[in-house]
Amino acid sequence: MPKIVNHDQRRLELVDATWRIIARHGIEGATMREIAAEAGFANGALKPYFPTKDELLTFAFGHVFNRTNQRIADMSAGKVGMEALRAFCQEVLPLDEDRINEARIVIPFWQKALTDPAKAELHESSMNQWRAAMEGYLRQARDRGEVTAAVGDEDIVNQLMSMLLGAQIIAAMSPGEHLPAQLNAQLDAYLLLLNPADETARRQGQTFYSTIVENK
Amino acid sequence: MPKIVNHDQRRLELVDATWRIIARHGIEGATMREIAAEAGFANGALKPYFPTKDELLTFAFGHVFNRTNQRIADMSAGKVGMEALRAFCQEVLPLDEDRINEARIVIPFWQKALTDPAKAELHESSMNQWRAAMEGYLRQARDRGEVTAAVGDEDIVNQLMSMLLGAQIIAAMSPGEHLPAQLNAQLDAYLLLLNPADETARRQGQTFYSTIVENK
DNA sequence: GAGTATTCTCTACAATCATAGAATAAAAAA
DNA sequence: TTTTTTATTCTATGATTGTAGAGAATACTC
Repeated sequence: MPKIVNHDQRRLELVDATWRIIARHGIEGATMREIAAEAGFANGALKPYFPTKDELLTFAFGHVFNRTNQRIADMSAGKVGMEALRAFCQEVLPLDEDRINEARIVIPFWQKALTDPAKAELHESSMNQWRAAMEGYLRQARDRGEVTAAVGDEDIVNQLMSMLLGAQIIAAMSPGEHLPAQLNAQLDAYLLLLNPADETARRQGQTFYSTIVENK
Repeated sequence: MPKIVNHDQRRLELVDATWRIIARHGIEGATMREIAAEAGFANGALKPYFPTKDELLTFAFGHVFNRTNQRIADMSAGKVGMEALRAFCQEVLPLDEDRINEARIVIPFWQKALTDPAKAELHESSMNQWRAAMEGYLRQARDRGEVTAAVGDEDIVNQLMSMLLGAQIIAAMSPGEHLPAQLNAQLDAYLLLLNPADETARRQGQTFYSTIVENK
């Protein structure tokens, strides 16, 4: 018997190479030849693992989504309420180089999904997953009195969704200008808005933060 | 002398055709042939007006941006403070079919800008324009006591920017599911968060809205 | 109505791409 | 070593693209 290759693992290697190429040269630079070269192979070597380019891309996008979702689930597991909500958002925000690269992948993905129902559905299902998670944490935060804002939970979840997606664009378009610290401050500021009582207390000078804000 | 064509006007016609093609078939379907056909011409007719495809696309994107910015400026002109801020955001949000189509254009634009410095700069300058406008209105709103939240203006502007961009994605990806009414509610809810005193008053049953929110 | 400057059509070309498949290489078993 | 099976390379093909430019069509002037 000859050289044996673990097909599943090889597929992941190819997906990884695809990921790197898109992050580096954009989706337009992600040709089969480039991807093969990045993975260390010649032109036609991809076919046994992905018969068409579309299958490769779909699989690659799906894998990035799964990985992200898994990482998010891990990070917010064991936490509840506001703490879990914050951890969730921090894991989605492009706060380090890896996640800025993910933002550089998801934008081409969105563009493809605009005219590709299969990819649109992948996005839809992932976003619904996020929505459900955030809604759950938000309800916990309400029960614990960590959120008192007189605004519907649905609106809050939608605001968070929009902000998380918008942050991908902002970070991908001008990295270095909108730094992790700024995105984090933005998130903290928003979560602060969800507890007006707490916030009012701060404004009355009862806490450390208020002095920072007021003196700004 | 022969048939005389207004070149500037013709360019705008071609840009409009480009706009329609991208909205309908995505950026991948926007070939020179398709665009020419959409405008009612044959393959080579575009060259006298746009020597290369890149020039056409750059001009088209720039024009959509200018038009949007002009529309925004018109809509918020004559208004101040919170009212101006709300008008501004409502004009950016994809609340009707035209603006949902604009969202279907801006996503391919972002994707292109990821690897095209000229387009990235166009985006940067437009976003800075938006930022400055919102910051001005926000300051007015502070002065008028319409915004009392103990959160830095910069964070608020960033939150709004993220939300406005994120809403483009959400609306473009699943139109019909996230309706104008929902986006409007989302915006109103956010602006409400910026005035905790006002909000607290509502929560104490002093206004009509509170009963809606509380009974939800 | 002839002439002419402009506009547009049409065909052609070179480049690039995904894909196909024959040929080759590699490695384990006999 | 030889055989056999799998993996990979390499070349080819057809389709699509942006771009170029010759020629036809057009509409205005004289």
